[in-house]
Amino acid sequence: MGGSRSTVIGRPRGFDTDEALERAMRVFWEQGYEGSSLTDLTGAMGITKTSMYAAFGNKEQLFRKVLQRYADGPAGYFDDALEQPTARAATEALLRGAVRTSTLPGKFAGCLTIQGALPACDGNRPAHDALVQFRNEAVERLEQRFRRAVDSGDLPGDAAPRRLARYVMALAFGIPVHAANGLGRAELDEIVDQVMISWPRVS
Amino acid sequence: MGGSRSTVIGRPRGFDTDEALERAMRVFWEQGYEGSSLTDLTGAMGITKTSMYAAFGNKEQLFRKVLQRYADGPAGYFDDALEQPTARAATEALLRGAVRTSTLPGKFAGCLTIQGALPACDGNRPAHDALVQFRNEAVERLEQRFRRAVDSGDLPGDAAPRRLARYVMALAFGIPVHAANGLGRAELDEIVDQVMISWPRVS
DNA sequence: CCTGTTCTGTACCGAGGGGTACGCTCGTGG
DNA sequence: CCACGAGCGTACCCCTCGGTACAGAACAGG
Repeated sequence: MGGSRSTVIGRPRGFDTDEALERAMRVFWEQGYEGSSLTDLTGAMGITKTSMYAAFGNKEQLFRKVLQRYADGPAGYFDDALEQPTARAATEALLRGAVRTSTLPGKFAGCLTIQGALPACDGNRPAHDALVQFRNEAVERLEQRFRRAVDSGDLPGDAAPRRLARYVMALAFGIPVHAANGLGRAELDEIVDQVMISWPRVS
Repeated sequence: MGGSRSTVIGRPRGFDTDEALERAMRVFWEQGYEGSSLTDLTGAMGITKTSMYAAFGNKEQLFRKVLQRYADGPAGYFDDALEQPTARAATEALLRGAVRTSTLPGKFAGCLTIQGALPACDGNRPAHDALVQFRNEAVERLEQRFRRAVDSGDLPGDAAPRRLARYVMALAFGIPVHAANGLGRAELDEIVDQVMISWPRVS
């Protein structure tokens, strides 16, 4: 089983799927799921609709693959942040990562997971649900990180990990909205400064 | 001048524009600008497309009127909050208002000004721009409220009103996203508790 | 060369989008 | 009671949507 056939049969693919996914990600990022038509997507990807369907399935599955790529790429700061030695450092890394990703050059203001499909209407229910799950998993992972911090004495014993995680994630959700409003990296970093000033101390 | 002609000529309107706007607001709220088709809207309003165009202009103008109604109604907590005696009370009232409006009964989770049209694509540029302006005005008004608080000694002299306003508004933007993720009123209020614990004190 | 297999390009599908033309209905004023 | 003027309903406009059928093009193996 699973013996990968090294010999490829049939006509070889005429484009790089990774590059195509990258371009699709940018379109979804800028315009959201509903706002991105297949014409927009395939135009940016440099392929035809037929090739896109053969390679990725359909628009919804393309979006899921883009979301996975987003998690591994632009949103990779999240995993890195959780590995910081202290809860405080994790929070700061998370928020500064959100700032950086929300203010990449080239009119990508905001965050794919926020503006991808916030409202739930008929056409985008799958994309919407996928993003809800994505965001909720992030909250939960941060909560577990804080729980460990409480156990290890890194956070005060009376700190509520779940509440704290939701608080931090509320900021992580709000920062991309500020970015969509036009705020730049320096201004958003000031918000993070403000957050860190009031971060709960151990003693 | 402007003696309003009390005598109305022509066939009278067969529906209540206020009621129709209210219903349109709910549709836009749930489904966003792009996700709300004219069929959805007029269906909920109980009128035909023709009546809607005659009464409100077109979809974009309808959205603007809905946005105005939203500001006067569900988002009215914002004006009330700014009139609170202290910056602290204003912040708490603002955030608790955001929580309440984001968790109204009947699957209206979230905030019209956030999920109405976050990404900017071809079709919804006007709605998107209107919401950007709406949100930025809110930030600015809160900043001015905080500036007054610093002048009057209500906030510490070293507090940065603009930074503080952006910080609070980041939370006000993030809370509706949490609501869209499924969090309830009690859970969101806990986030506000967390914010208020660390609010800067005068001395 | 031919066969098998996969990708590509064109041309097309039904459905639904926002928006409108036009005749009908309902009220007022003469 | 009749003309007027505005709201209403139907039926339709063109366009774009996501998705597909089908024939041709490019590779491997024989």
